[in-house]
Amino acid sequence: MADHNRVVTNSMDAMLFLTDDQLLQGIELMYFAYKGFTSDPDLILQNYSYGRAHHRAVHFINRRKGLKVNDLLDILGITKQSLNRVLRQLINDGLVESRIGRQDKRERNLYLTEDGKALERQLSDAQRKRMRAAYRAAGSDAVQGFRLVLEKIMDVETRNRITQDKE
Amino acid sequence: MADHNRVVTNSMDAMLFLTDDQLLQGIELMYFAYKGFTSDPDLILQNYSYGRAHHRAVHFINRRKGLKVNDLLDILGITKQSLNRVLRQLINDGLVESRIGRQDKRERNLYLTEDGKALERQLSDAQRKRMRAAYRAAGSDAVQGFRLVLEKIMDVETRNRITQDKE
DNA sequence: TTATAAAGTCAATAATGCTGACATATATTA
DNA sequence: TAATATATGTCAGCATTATTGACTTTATAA
Repeated sequence: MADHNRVVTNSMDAMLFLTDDQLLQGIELMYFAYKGFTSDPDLILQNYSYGRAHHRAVHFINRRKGLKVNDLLDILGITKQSLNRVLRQLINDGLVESRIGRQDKRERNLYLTEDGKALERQLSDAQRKRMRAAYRAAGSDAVQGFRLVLEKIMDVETRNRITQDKE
Repeated sequence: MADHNRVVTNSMDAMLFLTDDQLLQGIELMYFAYKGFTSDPDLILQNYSYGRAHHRAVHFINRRKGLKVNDLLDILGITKQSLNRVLRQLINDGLVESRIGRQDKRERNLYLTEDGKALERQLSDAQRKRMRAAYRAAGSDAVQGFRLVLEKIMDVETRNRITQDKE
């Protein structure tokens, strides 16, 4: 790639003349894609009388094993009263285990039980299957663009929290 | 770009070896991006004691002027009882006008009033601003990929309905 | 004329969010 | 040690948005 190509590309990017209509199309795409994105887990959750809130809790407890209740609250951005209802169900149903913190005994570290892991796998298998199919159909360049735009759409604070965790 | 590079790229695409972890990262990106995506309109809607359901109705009535109630139900994928409550409020508040169909008088064609258009503009300005910033930051190639992947994530029926409408 | 279709409505229920008020256990600080 | 702050959990009440089921009104189609 020669330098003059870069210049042209960059100025195109800088301009990125987007009509309101094109932006609205992108907005609708987000709406419809998110709807599809959640539809497979939603069906599975019905069999357990659970909702999306349970899915989120299970997902993040799996992803960040042993995380504290407060960490989960920060991630989800909801009140502890909202989370508690969901978390209590998951604990009572034996899907989540809440262990007293080792250094600070006020804290609770959350883990999935075997049953919890099984549900998580069932949910994420369905969601991954859709994502994998979409990625394959779109190609790896598209996937890179997809991820980049999504990162830019997020709140900056969210992005910082997420990317910082990767380190 | 030489030809042998293309071949390598394409075979990479065909394989697209994605670990479960990479897919889960994409899933989280969708979750956090959608959260940011809805956050600006949500704030505005609070001032009107409206929710996301009102936003969606206003959005699609604006985008497909004169659409029938049944069309809107199909797009939103909710029951008429759910839509009716929201629609009734919007009509009573003078944001939406419901005109009797010209050929078929059972049908109602929906339009935004001036007040409705004003709210729509306020909401979509906020949302477009975020999208525009994200697009600019990511660049036009990324935007193309973003749109392509989102299309593939949608349900096929949804995608067909949306793309068919573009013709 | 009868059946179907589009729209609207009422009632009951559920999931998920909110605020406010409090309780308990533990840690930290004065 | 005593007072304060923190982490978690809980109760009660409320709002939004979704559901199902039953029913009505109006208009079109068979």
